Amino acid sequence: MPENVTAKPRNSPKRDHLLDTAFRLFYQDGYHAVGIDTILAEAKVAKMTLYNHFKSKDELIVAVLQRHRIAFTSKRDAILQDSKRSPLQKLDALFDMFTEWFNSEDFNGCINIRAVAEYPAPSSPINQTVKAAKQSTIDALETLCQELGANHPAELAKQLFLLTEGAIVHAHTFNDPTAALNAKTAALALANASTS
Amino acid sequence: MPENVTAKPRNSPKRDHLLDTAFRLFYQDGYHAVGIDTILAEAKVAKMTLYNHFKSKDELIVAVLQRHRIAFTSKRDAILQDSKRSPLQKLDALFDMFTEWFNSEDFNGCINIRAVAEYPAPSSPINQTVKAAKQSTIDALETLCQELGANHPAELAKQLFLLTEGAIVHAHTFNDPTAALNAKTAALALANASTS
DNA sequence: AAACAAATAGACAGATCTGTCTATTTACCG
DNA sequence: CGGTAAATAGACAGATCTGTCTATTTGTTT
Repeated sequence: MPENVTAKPRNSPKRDHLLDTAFRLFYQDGYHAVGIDTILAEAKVAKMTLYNHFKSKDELIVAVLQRHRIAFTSKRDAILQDSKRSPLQKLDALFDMFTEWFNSEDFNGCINIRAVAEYPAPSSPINQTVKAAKQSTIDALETLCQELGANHPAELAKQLFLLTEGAIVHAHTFNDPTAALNAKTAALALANASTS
Repeated sequence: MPENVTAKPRNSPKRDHLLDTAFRLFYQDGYHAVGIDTILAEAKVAKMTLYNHFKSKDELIVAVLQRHRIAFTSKRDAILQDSKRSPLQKLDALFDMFTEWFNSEDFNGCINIRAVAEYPAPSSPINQTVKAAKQSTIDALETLCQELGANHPAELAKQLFLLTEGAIVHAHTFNDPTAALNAKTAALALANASTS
């Protein structure tokens, strides 16, 4: 018996290219604002190719978010799991990463936050994908707060998360990259108060 | 010469009802996701009535946001301009207001943040309306921080704003009203550290 | 070369979108 | 009552949306 006869390849150049293009357009203009046809025209790919790889637009969006999560987690963990850095240095470097991001030319807020804004129904697979990604960041922050020796690591982690989420939203709204610096200052103060 | 022959009434029951209905639907499902026809059907109003009061859907959205800003500002200032409260009590009450909001049945995030998510272009009137509303909150926070006697009121105000924005986004993403409490704890710690 | 899978162009359906227009009815007001 | 403005229903245009289908071409592998 032949294996995987009907299975669609999880890795394929066309699929990757579609995800790249879809990410760029969704991130630039939003999910509802960008139609399938626009993505296909920009990627120079036939419609049936897209629908062979993804069952629907919603599934494409989920795949875009999952792909972005992998890339972001990788950058984040390169900082948080760097044994050459002290916990405090990790915290510092983390917010520097945000500064760099906010200053990047195509920064346009958080693709996950914006996905929740457009798909607020908790039952939506898109919404659920976002929640999983965000929870992963909260968990990583809690680990860091434990390394910091915080009195209440989970509570401090959540506070730090509120600061990062707020910084992203503020930087996006006002095109103000310095929000990362403000958040860092606040984060260090909270961390300091929490390890006394 | 008769006055205001062609001018449209700024206050009218139909207009108000349209704004109420539009707000509810936009807030529930998002701006692109809700069509004009849906609003009209829900409000039981004819299409030409809407287009007599608003030139376009975008203008309707702007009017919805402006209307919401008035209501929110009113609630906010009832706390911040209450002479019976100390500055610290005002800060406390402010975050309690968020707790109450997050716990309300139809809480679905911030209509302004979600507007930026869907209309990220800075040139968009919708985007500009959001920025004006958010700036108003930052200014109000700065006044409060001055009352608190903060060493750097503007900086503390921005940090508090990051906390509130983050709390709103977090509460929305995870349907977790306790984000307001976490934000309050952090805010009090920052305010305390900033007034030493 | 033969066989098979992947990708293509393009038509198509059916729904939905914003915005316009007309003709009629309602409601208020002097 | 008469006049005027507001609101109505509903058709309509023109564009756009997601998703399906077919017939053809491309590309790779044996």
